[in-house]
Amino acid sequence: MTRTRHSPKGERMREAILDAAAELFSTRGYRGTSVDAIAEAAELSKAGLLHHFANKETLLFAVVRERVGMDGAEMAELSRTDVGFDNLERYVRLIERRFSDPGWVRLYTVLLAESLDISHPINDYMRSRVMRLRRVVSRALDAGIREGRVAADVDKDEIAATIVGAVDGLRIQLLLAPSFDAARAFRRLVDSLLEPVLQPQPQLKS
Amino acid sequence: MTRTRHSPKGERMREAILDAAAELFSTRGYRGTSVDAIAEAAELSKAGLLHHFANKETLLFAVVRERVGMDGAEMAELSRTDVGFDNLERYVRLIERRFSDPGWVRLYTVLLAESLDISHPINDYMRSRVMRLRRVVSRALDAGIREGRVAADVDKDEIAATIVGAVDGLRIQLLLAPSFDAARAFRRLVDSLLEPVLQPQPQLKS
DNA sequence: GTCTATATGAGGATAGAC
DNA sequence: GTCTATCCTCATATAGAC
Repeated sequence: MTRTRHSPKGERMREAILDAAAELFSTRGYRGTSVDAIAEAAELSKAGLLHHFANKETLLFAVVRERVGMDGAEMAELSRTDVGFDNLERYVRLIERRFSDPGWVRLYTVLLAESLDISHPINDYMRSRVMRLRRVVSRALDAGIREGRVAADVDKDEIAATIVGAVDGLRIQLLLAPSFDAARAFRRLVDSLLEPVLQPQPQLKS
Repeated sequence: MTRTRHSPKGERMREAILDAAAELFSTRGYRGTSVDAIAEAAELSKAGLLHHFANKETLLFAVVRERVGMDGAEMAELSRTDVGFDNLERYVRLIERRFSDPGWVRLYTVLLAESLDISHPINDYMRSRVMRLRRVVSRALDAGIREGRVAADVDKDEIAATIVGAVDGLRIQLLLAPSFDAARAFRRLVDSLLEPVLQPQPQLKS
């Protein structure tokens, strides 16, 4: 934490700017939003805004960190290497929870989408994040094999790419027309994909 | 066709511009690409380019029409209303074919992604295209129910959104790390999703 | 059909007062 | 911490010659 101390007033303004930026980014994208527009929404001048965030890109990174929350404790927990097959269920639950927050869905989806352009400031960041998620799923499947719950010849990478991709795809569909239950659709998709590769488990006597 | 006649030379230049624009849009996006950059890639001046396409947006629409080819005969065929359950298979095959063209995948994916921003020129266009695809799948499932091949209580809209979303999601994964067979992954996903809702068919004597 | 030159505007960022 | 004023760069688009 290299940031300097802030007065309560400055801190409040900082939060207001982050809120305004998140809101505008989530509808018009980073590139489609001017610093001026964010300043206006936060009810201060452009120069005033730039007192809190040195430039537009710094503001983007702050939004990613503090509003999208992509490096939070949850992600760290998921990414651990010493996890079992159950970690997949933990991932699915996290996704289900996030599907229920329309504002978050919109912000994340628009930023991810925009970032596919290789000249976008968060292109690298988003790519490595997605790769990390694919590893999370792949690793959980690996654990499943070791635990005897998943068939050993399963194509881990393909299933991981499918599941992680499906999350992004469902988010896009949710954005374009939220006329279905995305959390349920996702749960069904994961269950359907895994059904053929799950090994029957010995039942414990109750 | 309201376009005026073109000389062979002009026609060739027009195509070169479209190629250059498609290539640049597919990596840096529409917004990330300047008219100047396209002109340079097509080896003529900015003003020369604007002789062929009145403005940047016109060029974008031309690329969508003539390079992404989203209103071609294939889409028209798929969108017919008098189709059977087999139309789903036709859709899956079309997707598989397109997954095998990396340039096309990149162009379509970046443009779709970018277009989620409501201020983007093709936002409306892309939204209605995706909705049309969801209807195509949903309608095929409907036909499947009528034909007795699909369980009547299936959630058509949810499955349609899942399948169409999965295509977008897999394309994104393919773009970020093409370390898996997207066509096979998609086929597997569709099969897995449908498996529980397909009705056993009476076998014909051979 | 293609060029050079230029108009016009938007947007990011800085200087310096209060 | 916030403002007004200004600078500067970039990008779209136009004018007019060849």
